[in-house]
Amino acid sequence: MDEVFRALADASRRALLDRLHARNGQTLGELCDGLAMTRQAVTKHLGILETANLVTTLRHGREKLHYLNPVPIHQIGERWIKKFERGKLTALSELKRQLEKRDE
Amino acid sequence: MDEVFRALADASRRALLDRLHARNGQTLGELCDGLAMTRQAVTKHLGILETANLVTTLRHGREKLHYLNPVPIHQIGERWIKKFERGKLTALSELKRQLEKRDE
DNA sequence: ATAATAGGCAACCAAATGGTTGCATGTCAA
DNA sequence: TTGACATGCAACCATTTGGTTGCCTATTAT
Repeated sequence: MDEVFRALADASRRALLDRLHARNGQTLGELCDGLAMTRQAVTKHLGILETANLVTTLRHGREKLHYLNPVPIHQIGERWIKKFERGKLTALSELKRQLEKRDE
Repeated sequence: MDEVFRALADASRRALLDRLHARNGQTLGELCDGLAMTRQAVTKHLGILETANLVTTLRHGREKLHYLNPVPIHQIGERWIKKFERGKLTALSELKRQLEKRDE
């Protein structure tokens, strides 16, 4: 879980996930196109996404195909974000009331 | 949005959010209790959470009260995670089919 | 066979990160 | 008013991070 959060912390990596979301199964070369980064930098980012299990790869001849794995993202939503949903409505409006309570 | 992802990347900071979720409105001192970290380290983490708008603070005399703001977390769920929900089911099972398609 | 293509590996670098220590300031209580 | 308590500020440090360059390997096409 920590590795997923870590992997998502970088905007370039989130952009790579976006690209794969738009078109799944792209090669390294395709994923590099138009990015202001060397191929090796992209390789590293994809490696981080891979160890976080957000991307799965498959060698196909000399090409490496990259596939988005949405499961960890979904899990963050289920196991983590939903925890904080409750109390969302009461949050900031309730804040002042709690403060005033403290003054008594 | 980037600042939120960045802030959530660190486990200590997520733990601080958990603590505030369990009991809102804690002071810096309270949030330090039991952590294997100096007060100053915690201060920095809270600062990062604050600039990401995940925590709101209020001075109350010599104390600084910390309140969880769940809104950015909710937004990540809405604006980001939901994008990747679609295609979740077709993901890995679909993967091989796409591959075989490529071979033709 | 050989050249072009797709990707891998490793060393290196600057900047950001997570943490520390030491000292200063503001506020409350005796 | 003086000491204790809660927090702030700044310098410093080691490690991680995001990126580079240079070279090597494997596969495909001519």
